[in-house]
Amino acid sequence: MTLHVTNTLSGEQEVFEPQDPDSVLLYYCGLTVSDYAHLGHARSWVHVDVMHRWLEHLGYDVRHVENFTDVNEKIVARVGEDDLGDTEDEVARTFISEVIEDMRSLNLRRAEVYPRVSEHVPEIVDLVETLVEKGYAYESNESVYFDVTKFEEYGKLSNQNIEEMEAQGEEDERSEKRNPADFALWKAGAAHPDDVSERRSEDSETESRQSPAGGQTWDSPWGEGRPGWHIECSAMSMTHLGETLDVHVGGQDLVFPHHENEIAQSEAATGHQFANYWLHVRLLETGGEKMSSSLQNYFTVRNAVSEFGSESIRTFLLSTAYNNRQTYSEETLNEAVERWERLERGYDRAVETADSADARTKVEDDALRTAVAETRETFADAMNDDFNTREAITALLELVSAVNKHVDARDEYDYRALSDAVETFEGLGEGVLGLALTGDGEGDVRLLDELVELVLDVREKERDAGNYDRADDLRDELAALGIEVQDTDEGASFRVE
RNA sequence: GCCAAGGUGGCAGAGUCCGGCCGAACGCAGCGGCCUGCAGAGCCGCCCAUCGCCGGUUCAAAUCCGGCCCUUGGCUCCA
Repeated sequence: MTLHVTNTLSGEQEVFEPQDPDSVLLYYCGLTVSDYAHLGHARSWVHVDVMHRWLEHLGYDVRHVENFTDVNEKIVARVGEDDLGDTEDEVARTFISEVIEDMRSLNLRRAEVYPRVSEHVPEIVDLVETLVEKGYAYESNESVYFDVTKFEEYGKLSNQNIEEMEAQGEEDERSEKRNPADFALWKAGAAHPDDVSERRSEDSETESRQSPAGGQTWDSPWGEGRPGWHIECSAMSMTHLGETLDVHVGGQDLVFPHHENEIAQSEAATGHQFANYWLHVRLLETGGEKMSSSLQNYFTVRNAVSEFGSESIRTFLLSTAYNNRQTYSEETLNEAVERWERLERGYDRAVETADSADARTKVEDDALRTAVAETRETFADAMNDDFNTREAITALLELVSAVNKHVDARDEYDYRALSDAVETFEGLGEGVLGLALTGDGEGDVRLLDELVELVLDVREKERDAGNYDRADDLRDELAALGIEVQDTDEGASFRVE
C-alpha cells in the first residue's frame, strides 16, 4: 500500500507523489509568538512530527520548514509586560525560545529551518513588488492590497465565493480596499497594540500597564511599514523550498483566509501551483469548543508535559487521527496515560524476557511470531492510510497483548520472536511515533537500579520471614518516590514512573 | 446566512473513500474469575451499540443515494 493523504484542495484522498521521488518539501504554518503554546498547538506539532518521521521511514529525504511569525500586533500588545521584553522583537524572541523549549519537551524532530518574518522582509518586499508589477496588487494610502478579483481561482481551497464574502481586516483598512475580500500584503506604519481583537484589548485595559510603543517597521517602495500576515508564508516557503511545495500543513482554522490568500498571492506571482497537497490538522476541542488562547480554555504544553509526561501527551494527541477533531478532557487524557503505560510495560516486559531467554533456544511461538508480522503490516497500512495514528497505536497494543500472553503462558521463551517484537516497538513506537520507550539509559539509571534492587532484597527477606507489614511499608515508601513495585513469579520487579 | 467537516456503547474512538471478514476494533471506566500473603501488573470472561432521524437502492448498508434534525470549525487574530 502506498501513502494516501486527504488533500483539502480536492477534498479527497489522493495517492501521495512528491515532485522528486526521493524527497519531500514540507512547509508547516507555525505560531505567532505572542503567548505560550497550548495543547492545541502541540497537537499540530506532534502530527506534523509523525508525518515527517513516517515519510523518512518510507525513504524520503524530508525538507521540513516551519516559520515563526514574529511581527504582529498581538506581540506588540505584550511589550513591557512582566519580563517579556521592551520591544516587539524582544518579546518575540522570548516566546520563540519558550516555544522551542516546549517543542523539545515533546521530542519533536527539528525542522531544517525556522524562518522568521523579521528576517525575510527583503524577500517579502520583492514578492509584493512582483505582484504590483503583474497587476494583482495595488497601492492605497501607503499600504498594498491584493485584488482578489484579479485571481480567477480565488476561493478554490475553501470554496468561498467572493461575492458573498464579508470584509476582512480592520476598520480603517476597509475604506482603502477596492473589494471587501482584498487583503493586505504590506501595511503602512507600525503595528499598534490597539489593533488586537476587542476581547484582548478589554482585558488589557484592566491591567493598566504603560501604553507601549508600536512595533517594528521597515523601508519599502511604499514608505515605512510592515508585512501583511499572509505574504510571509509565501515568501519564506519560496525562499527555503522553492515555488512549489509538496506538502503544506496547518491548522484547520487557517484554511480561510490565510491559506487561501497564500495560494492567491503565490500562484499569481509565480504562475505555478503553490502546494500540491494541503493537509489540515483538525482542532482540539474541550467542553464542545476549540481550545484557544482567546477563549481562555487552554492547557499549556509545559503544564501538560510536566504533569503527565511527554509520552502520555504524545500518546494522547496521536490517539485521534490528525484529520479528525479531538476531545480534550481529564478523562480522555487519563485514558491516554493508561494506553501509554500499557505500551511501555509491554515493551519493558519484552526486553526483560528476551534478555532472560536463551538465544540458542529452539522454542517457537507461532502466535507471537504472527503477531509481530501483523503488527508491522497493520501499522504500515494505518500510516499509509492518511497517517492513521490511532490505528498505528492500536497495532502496537495488539503486540503488547501477544507478548503478555507469551510470557504468561510459558516457561521457555521464543528468543527470536521476542527480539523481533522489541525491534518493532523501538522502530515503530519510538522511531515513528516518537514515544521514548528505551528511556534515558544514562549512568544514574544504573545506580538507581542497583539501589532499588537492594531495597527489594531487604523487602524479600521481610516477606520470607512473614513480616508483611514491614514489606508493605517498604513498597509504600518506594511508591511515594515514584517507584512502582510488582511481585511476580520470578521475584519482585519495579518501574520508575 | 454562506462554506467545510462530523453525528458509532457510560466515556473515548477506529471502521465510512473501495457495501459482505462489523453479530462493530483498540482502550478507559464498571463487574466476575485466574494468579497473589495483600496490592498492582498480566491473563480469561462479562457488561454497554436498533452505528442521529426518515425513506430509497441492493441478495447484502455503519458503509451507497435523497430529505430532515443536531454539533463543530471557518467567514474576525488563531495550530
